Amino acid sequence: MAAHPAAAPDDCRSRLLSAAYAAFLAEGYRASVDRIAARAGVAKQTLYNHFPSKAELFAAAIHVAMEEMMASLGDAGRHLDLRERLIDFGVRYRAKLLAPAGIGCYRAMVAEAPHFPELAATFYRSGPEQTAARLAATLEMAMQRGELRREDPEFAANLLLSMLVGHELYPILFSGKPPAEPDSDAADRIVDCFLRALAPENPSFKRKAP
Amino acid sequence: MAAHPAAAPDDCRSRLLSAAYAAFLAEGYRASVDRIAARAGVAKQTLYNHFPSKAELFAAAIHVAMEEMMASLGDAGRHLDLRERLIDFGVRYRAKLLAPAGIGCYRAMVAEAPHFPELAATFYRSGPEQTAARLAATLEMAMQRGELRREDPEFAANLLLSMLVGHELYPILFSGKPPAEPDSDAADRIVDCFLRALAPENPSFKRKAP
DNA sequence: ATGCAAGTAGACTGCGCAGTCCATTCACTT
DNA sequence: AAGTGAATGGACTGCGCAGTCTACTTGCAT
Repeated sequence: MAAHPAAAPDDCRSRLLSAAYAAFLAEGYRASVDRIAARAGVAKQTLYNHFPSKAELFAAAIHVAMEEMMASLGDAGRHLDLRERLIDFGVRYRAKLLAPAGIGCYRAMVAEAPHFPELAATFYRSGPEQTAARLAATLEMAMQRGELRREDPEFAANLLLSMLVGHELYPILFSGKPPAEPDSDAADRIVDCFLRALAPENPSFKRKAP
Repeated sequence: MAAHPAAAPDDCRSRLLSAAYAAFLAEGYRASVDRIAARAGVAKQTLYNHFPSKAELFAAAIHVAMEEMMASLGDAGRHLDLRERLIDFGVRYRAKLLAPAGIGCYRAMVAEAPHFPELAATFYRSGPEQTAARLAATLEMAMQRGELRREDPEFAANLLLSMLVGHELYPILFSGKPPAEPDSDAADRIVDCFLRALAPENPSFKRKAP
């Protein structure tokens, strides 16, 4: 009967993507294609003109989320102190992972990883693994400069990432609390703990006195 | 027609529970009641004689998993050194959480928390929250004895728990690797890092020399 | 013996949902 | 003016699954 004026030439796909993004992060893979199409203001058939199946739509939405997560995680300016660089990174890392989008993405991926093995592997490689690798490189350089004790850089990077976002996840995941924390000093405290844990063994190189 | 000799008087329920436990931890809430009943060697109607709905069966199975997880996490003997107690705890904590059952339980709960809010809250309170509270009490006592620096005990407990099981979860969750690590020394290294991070500020109380 | 509690097989209902089909309508090109 | 490509709504198929119903069987207690 009445066909809307063909809504838009090509942003149709982007509307679908953002609707799928929102729906999958909020409801997980349960989100139905009918609801996603409706949310995008688009007919179901149009959805299937752009994506061959629900699984591919899901993968596309997760890729969007991945890019969004990794976007602002590059290393900060070189002119900063190690401590300041780690804090800067820590604040951004926590902001990304603890925000609703990060939580939703994590929840969806944890739930569906067994059913989408290659998507999960991609997610892992371009997310946590890459982040850890970059951080490990930064830490290794600091070790070579004598600012940190000699230690396996991978181990150290995993340790810091764990400290930054670990046990705190549980109340958010399991008792629907939004983060609700201004949180500006958590990264500070954590990074200071990390630096003490990896302080050089030889106390002759003292860090700058307060 | 032929009815099995009424299999067993009451272990019927326990067979259902363990089948549900296995199925839900392996497949999540997707696991169908038909398959669970079949796996238990029991008719579907029998399942519904014991559990009013799939949701309640799921809750019962998760409670079993919870009890199993918390069973062996009590504090170790008082005669141990702080470091030894933390390592002992760390080894058990890691063993529980990183084992397939722990991963399955975590995956199922993360995925279904939004659909079972009160079950998720119970899980949180009797799992992560209780663990953190006990550990915080232990750490607070150590702080009062001067073995650790004065610090918010909750923060310190969360920190140690995060360090023990944090970033390591990702490869297991997202790239179907079984833990595969003998792992006996990971807890040692982590606890040593933690103790350095929270070493007393006043260096007059030295820890026992090696 | 009789009756009750509990189990069994299997058919059946109803629902939600992925994916398809179709007749129609619009926008844009030539 | 005609044609092509894309979008539309809505009906339709098929599947898997939660939960119910029925008719039957068994063990135990009295």
